[in-house]
Amino acid sequence: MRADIIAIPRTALHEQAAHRLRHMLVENRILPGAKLNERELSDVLNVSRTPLREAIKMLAAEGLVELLPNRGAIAVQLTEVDVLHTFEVMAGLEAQSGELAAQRITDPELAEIKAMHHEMLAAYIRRDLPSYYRLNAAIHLAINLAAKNPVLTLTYQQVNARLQALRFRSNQDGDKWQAAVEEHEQMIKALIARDAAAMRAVLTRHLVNKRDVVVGQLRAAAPHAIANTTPNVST
Amino acid sequence: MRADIIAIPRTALHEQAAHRLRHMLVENRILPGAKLNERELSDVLNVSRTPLREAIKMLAAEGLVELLPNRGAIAVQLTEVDVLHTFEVMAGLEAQSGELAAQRITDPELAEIKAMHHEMLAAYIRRDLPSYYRLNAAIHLAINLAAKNPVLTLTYQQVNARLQALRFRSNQDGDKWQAAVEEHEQMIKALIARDAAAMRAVLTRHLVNKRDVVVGQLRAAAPHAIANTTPNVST
DNA sequence: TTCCTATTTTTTGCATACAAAATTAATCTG
DNA sequence: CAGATTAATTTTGTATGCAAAAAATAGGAA
Repeated sequence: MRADIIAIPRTALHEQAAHRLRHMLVENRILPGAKLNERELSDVLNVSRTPLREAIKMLAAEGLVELLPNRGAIAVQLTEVDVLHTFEVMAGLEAQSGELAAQRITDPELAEIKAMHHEMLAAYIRRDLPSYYRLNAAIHLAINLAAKNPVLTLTYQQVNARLQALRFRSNQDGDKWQAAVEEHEQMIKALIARDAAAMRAVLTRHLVNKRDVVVGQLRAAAPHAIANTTPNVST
Repeated sequence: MRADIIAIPRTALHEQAAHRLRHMLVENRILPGAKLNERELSDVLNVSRTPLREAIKMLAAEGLVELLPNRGAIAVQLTEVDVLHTFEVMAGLEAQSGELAAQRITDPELAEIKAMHHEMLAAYIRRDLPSYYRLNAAIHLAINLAAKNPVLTLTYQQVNARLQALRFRSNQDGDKWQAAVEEHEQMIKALIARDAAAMRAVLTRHLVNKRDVVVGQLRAAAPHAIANTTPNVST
């Protein structure tokens, strides 16, 4: 007999499918607007259509896919207006995270954020964009976690997930990038000072700039595709 | 031949099921912690288990039910700590709604909110709690809508839905109730003045008080049942 | 050709069937 | 009788089958 602590209850197929699908969407392995063919996906994920459909319904509730009646699901394709609205909400959530983090962060948590900040600076100097993005996201998540509110974390992650898909890996504008790094410096200072108001202020500013960068890149990528929210009405 | 504008494409069964289930949960027709028996529910809702399960998965993603591996789903039962965390997030969302509403509200929108406010005052004077609750919720939603951000509205509604189930219909404390009404008065004034900072301030205060009322009633209802987040471990 | 219509094919949505797990009932043992 | 063990029952999780809707294709008229 061996340790019968927990018998590795292999996760349910719908959970697996949801997890992998989420990853595919966030990592752009499924492009925005692309149709989610059930037979095809159930083939790729090695599950039958039943748990796959359950997974798709979950992702729809999370806002990662859109359900079209009798026509299945497509990966969400945010319009510029959608992106602006989403960033506005993210700004509010980040500002609150920062505010609460300033009040609740522990010294070890702060130390870890400082360490990640320096790693991020290194990536910035090397113009190592993937590392920069990764560390940047990790720092923002760490601040959110320091707020010690699981509901805030969940809400943050759900809203953020919708933006992940349009994170461009392309080269960022020099000035804007430098501004972002400077804002991060200010965040660290505000955290050290436990200055909640300063955290709210800098994160609000930071998100506005982030929004401008993303919208700018969106416009550069698809200059004339502005409004495609209107559902197509057949005769 | 008749008008073939749109042939009333009767909503899909999983949509219907989700809608009705959501209603049952929010209106406490299914009590917190209660098990969702699939066969039973599919009988009540007149759908087979397949669309019902899809609906349950959606509600799980919305945070209204909790999925227990191999044991189905239960209606979420928020602990006191959960409630505190949820109210903290709601406070942030309401504050942002108010802030944006002050900047974006139109005169007709404001007029409608004033009208509802007076209706609410009437309900308050009559101690008509159901009407008061209904109008109160309508006013908060109207403020949110005046912010003109669909993502904020969706996020707000999803987080709020989890709190709906524990809205007590019982008599509210007199002083706290009066304070809430006074805060509503201040909200109206701030909206008229288009004072975003004042809106943020009053809504933040308002949500703290609302939280205290709800937590107070929670404690009165279940004085000793504080922590029930720990899953029951059988021998 | 281009546009429209009819037919085929594919795909979605739902119900059912079956296996595995959990729950309940029954039986046995001390 | 209590407690544990085993058997029966229920319930969940998944796969499959079938009908309806949508998409694709083919055919025909202008």
